[in-house]
Amino acid sequence: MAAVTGETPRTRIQQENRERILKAALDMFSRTGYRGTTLDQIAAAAGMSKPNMLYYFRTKEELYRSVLQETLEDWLTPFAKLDPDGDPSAELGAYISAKLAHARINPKASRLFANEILQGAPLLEKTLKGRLKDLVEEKSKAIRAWIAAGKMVPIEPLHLIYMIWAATQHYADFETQMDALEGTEPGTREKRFENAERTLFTVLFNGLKPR
Amino acid sequence: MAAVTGETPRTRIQQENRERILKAALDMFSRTGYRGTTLDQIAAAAGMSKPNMLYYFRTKEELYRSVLQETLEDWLTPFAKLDPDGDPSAELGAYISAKLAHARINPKASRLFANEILQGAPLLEKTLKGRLKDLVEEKSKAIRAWIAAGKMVPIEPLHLIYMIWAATQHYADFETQMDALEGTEPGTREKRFENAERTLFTVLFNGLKPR
DNA sequence: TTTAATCTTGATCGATTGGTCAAACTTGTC
DNA sequence: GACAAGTTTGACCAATCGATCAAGATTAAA
Repeated sequence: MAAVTGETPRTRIQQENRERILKAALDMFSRTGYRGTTLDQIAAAAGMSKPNMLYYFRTKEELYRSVLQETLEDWLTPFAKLDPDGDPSAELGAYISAKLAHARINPKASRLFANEILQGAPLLEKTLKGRLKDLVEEKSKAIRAWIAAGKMVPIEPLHLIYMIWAATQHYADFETQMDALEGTEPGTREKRFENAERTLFTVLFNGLKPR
Repeated sequence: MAAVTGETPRTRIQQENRERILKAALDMFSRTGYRGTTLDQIAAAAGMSKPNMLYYFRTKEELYRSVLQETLEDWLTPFAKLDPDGDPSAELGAYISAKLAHARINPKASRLFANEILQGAPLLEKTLKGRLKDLVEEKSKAIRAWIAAGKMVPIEPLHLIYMIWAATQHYADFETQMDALEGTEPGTREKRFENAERTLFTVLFNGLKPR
């Protein structure tokens, strides 16, 4: 099994099949979570047999961890890019846009993350209390500096961050509800994200701007 | 079985045990969803045997539907109360407060709802496209009237509604993440909700108020 | 073309899961 | 207290689930 997990380069088939499996796993785990998803379901979605899939990922948990690790990196990257030396409108605007783009392009990653949190985040505790906490403290400090410079109304930075996370992720996580309310005709989702960005920019920028 | 499902009044034991089971089911289903939760887990949490529990709720699905029905009523009630003839600040303020109170008092109900939506809302489709959609259209009309009367900046009503749902429910649904970031010392959660309300009021009211 | 390495999968396994059932126990009513 | 109604549960069941294994098929390298 060294070729599968060690330093040896992966074969063509391994690369292809791992990608297929990871994608299928994301599709499935994002809907019904770890316990509620079966290996047979993922294998079927990946277009292979269950033992074949287990040739590449030895256990269900190993597969889940791999998928979750990828989605976590996607989640953390835009947040890390928030520049404390920049202008609040520009920085927050860029972050909101990046989060909405993520919600649009990869809603299942967002839903996987939400699912893991709902389940008590057993596999994320270390990251939440480590990297994420550090990032949150760093960005909170930046927000405080913006407030002190009179560029923003006085508010709790942590809760502004929560507000942005909530407002943007909601478009991925509650997509089913939104589809039910708005219908699923062609163009509806695109229009939804245009309206989302416009609304969030209007309310948040107007709301944060001193009077 | 007539005594359990018909018009006959429920016995003392039936009332007590049903409540116990429903509470245990909410605790469990809100974390791992329908498929990921086992009847044994719920029965253990309710302090009884699985067959005993199945004496009161014939199947897993019947139990799940009962819990979900209760949580849905809790979800819809505050929204229905939004008065179109009232003042935007007062009405939205009351709604936000009610939603935050719900997130604080009954986070598991919120999480059950989120879980059901993540799973594609198989049991909620009728309500989402019916009652909720009707309510959303009614409240959107009210918001449009507020905008026309110059009481609010021009924005898409639907997306303001999403924003409020997202910002408030997040405190229940992502509680695990917040606990990880903020710690769980006594008083932390109470303080969190005070800050939540203050921040949401500041940003949303300031944001919606014309300049 | 040969051979070694890699990949695929039907059959199988032990454990788990949603249920069923009948006997024993408990509660309610007269 | 007697008896009917209601409640509880150990034992059991078929199906499902995460996994294992060995044999056959395919791919890669020489």
